Amino acid sequence: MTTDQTPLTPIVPVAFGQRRQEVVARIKDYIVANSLKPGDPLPTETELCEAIGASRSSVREAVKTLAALDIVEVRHGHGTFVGSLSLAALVESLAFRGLLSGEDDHRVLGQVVEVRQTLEQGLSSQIINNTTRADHARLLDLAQEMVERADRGEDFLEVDRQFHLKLMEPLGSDLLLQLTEAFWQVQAIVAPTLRPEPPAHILTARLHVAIAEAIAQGDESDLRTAIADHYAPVRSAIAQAHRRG
Amino acid sequence: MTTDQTPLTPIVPVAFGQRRQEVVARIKDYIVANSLKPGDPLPTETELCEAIGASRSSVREAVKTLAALDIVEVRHGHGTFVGSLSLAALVESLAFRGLLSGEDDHRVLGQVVEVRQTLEQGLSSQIINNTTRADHARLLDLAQEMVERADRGEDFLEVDRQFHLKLMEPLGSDLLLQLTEAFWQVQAIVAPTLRPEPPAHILTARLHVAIAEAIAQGDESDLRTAIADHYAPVRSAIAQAHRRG
DNA sequence: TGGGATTTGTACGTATGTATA
DNA sequence: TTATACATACGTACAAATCCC
Repeated sequence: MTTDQTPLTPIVPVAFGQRRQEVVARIKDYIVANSLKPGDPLPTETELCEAIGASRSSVREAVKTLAALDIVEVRHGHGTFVGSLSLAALVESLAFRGLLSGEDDHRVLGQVVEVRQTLEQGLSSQIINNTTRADHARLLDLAQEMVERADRGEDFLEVDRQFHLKLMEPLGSDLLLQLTEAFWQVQAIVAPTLRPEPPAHILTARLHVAIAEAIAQGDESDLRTAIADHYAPVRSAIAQAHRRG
Repeated sequence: MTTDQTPLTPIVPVAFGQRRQEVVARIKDYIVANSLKPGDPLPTETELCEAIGASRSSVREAVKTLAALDIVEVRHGHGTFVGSLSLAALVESLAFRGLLSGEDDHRVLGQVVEVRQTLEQGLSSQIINNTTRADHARLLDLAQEMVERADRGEDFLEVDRQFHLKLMEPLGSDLLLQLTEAFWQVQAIVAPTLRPEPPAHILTARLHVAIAEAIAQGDESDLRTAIADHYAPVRSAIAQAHRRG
């Protein structure tokens, strides 16, 4: 027998001006009811129209809404699939706010930095208790690569990203990993409006080494301090920009 | 003279299969370039079509994408406006994930609780240092109202929400407030799948009083403990459900 | 290699519900 | 109440991408 499948629910009688929202709900229900996982195929647009009882325009607009939340993913000429359920929407949302606040006002950026620091400091003891020697070595490697690249005048964005993800990885929380990724991306998008000078880059790179060493030595107090120091350059750049503006 | 206004950029020559994304970018650019604020009106759909040079379908789908991120807000029969830039998308995204993970697996819920606790504990000292006597009184009032309602067998969801928002309010960070609101909502949506017993509710309510008292007395250590205790009932309910599943 | 079938992307026309003056 | 402006919804036609035989 084929796998039992919960069908899509037709709309039938719904007030005007709510078709799209209803279609959104139907598609979400369909995914939940059938316990679909990221990558699983959804019915084609035509099938969705027939099953739900809405026009293709309504279905397409609903699908676009879900796509913005990464609940579904649409591939041109191929089909519609369950999305990867990332926090891409959070990145979009916060990054736009950061850019909208403008050149002079870096409030959003400052608040993002504050949250990042709070999370990393707050999880210090758990990071120390859940990292292995291999983790320590990897973190030190990444930190040293950042220093080398900074000294050569190269950027080390991607290495920095990997470092902060690696920091959270041992905690085994998808949510923490994705929040880290999201906030990191927001900062990466918005921070360039600060136009920080290279010396700050070099200092920031070196301060990652202190973080890695504190973890390796299992010193929680040192780790919290190192994390705070590491965010200091960005903080001061924000404060400086605020004085200029 | 009227206010100078940066116009919408036409698309002109763009690869097929990217119209909608281009329109999304144009609208975002338009908002940023004109420094529009939440509630400010955007051009009508017709005007957007003409100015950008895309069909109504493309424009509508693009607007729906932006609406999902709360970057724009559409009012039927009235017009399109800049959205309130909330984290509604984060709530949608996480809540869906929580519901999708199913009755048996409350991983997402557990991770949300972990993040909430980490943030509140990590901000303990700042909460203590930034609250006034009026804040202390208000927090105690809310906590006591929760106890009363719990004793009467009523739910105290809304009071709980206000309590946790009030906790973050003195820190003056929009982002922290909205993250608090978002995570709270996710928990409020997903937690009912746990079907916790009333005794846990009463205990949870009482533990809010301990939080409020610790803040009033300025004891950071007590506050961190009280926060951890306050999340203990949910944690154990999650663990219990995990054993059952 | 190619070509046809499937599926999504774009465009346009029309009718209708909704909000405001 | 009427008039106007606006978003909502449906249907059709065709373009473009992907897949498979």
